[in-house]
Amino acid sequence: MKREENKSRCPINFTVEIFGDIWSLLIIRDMIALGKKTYGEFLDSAERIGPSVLADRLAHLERKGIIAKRTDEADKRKFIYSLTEKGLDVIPIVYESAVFGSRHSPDPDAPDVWFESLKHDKEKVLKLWREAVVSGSSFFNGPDSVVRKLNLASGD
Amino acid sequence: MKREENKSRCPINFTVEIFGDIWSLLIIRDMIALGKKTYGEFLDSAERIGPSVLADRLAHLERKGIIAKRTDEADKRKFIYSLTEKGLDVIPIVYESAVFGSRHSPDPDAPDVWFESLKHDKEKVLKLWREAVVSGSSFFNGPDSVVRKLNLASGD
DNA sequence: TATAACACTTTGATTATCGAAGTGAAGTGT
DNA sequence: ACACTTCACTTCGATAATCAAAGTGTTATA
Repeated sequence: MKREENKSRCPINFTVEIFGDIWSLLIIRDMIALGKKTYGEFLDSAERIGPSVLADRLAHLERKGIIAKRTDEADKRKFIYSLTEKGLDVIPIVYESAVFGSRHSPDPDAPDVWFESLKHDKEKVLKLWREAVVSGSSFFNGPDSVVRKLNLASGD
Repeated sequence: MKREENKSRCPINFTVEIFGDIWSLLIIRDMIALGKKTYGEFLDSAERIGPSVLADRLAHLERKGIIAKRTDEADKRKFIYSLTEKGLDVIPIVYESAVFGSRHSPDPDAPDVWFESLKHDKEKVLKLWREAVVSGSSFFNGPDSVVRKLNLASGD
């Protein structure tokens, strides 16, 4: 696991000590953009996270109060991971990271509707995104997806 | 140095592959919040980055086009690091990281004026912040600091 | 009741991080 | 002009994180 030592009490350092690694933000992305909830779903991420690192990061995010873990009552082998209130406040960081990547990546790959959403008001999109996640949807998927609320396209 | 392999073309992954470590964002923070410009100034950060890691991260950020390096003509031993246009676009990510840390750190330590600035309109603060950095100032310091423009306090 | 699915652990090799000490070029004081 | 300091790094060796592959135990499914 990573060193997490409270090197300073700077607010930015506080955030970096939680999310300053390759994987933590990508897991949150899969939750809030795609609606992923289980270990197996996170495992087949686009970036191919390994099982030990995934287990480590999920435990890390849980200990930091970003996500919560509960057993899936319909299938006791599974656990459902969800964002806490604190975790919901990570959405703006992910959003701005996506904006930066969309602007500066030489060949960004994302659904068209994501780029469409960039034309809408930022605060409005962020509000819809949070509401989507709170109600069990995500940016792209689910009945309350951002994509649906912006009337951009399908969203399953 | 870190592995940088283009694991996917996701815009968020693009950003994470640049800033997904403990130190890169803290260096940018020191530039845009405090106006630091040289290796020696970065070395005495609050979080005590080591010399080899600092050298590695500066080279990394330069290669990624986030910062530019030029020799200090007034003192040829020194180099001046500054943000590129691309680097300026990192400001919103740092801002949102600071917002998250300010809200969720149990005991955040920052100048009062930072917390004051949170009461102002986000887009306005971001605009002032970028202008401050472009003109050689930073959030807290310099004649064009955000602190000055918001009439919050001194700012040297 | 056998088999498969799921959520991890374990392992051992590779790679990154760390602090301490060292290097060479450029500036400063006398 | 010569010693001394400052500056921006490098080098080094120890510690810690990362990785892919294989294994474990529990719960579902045929």
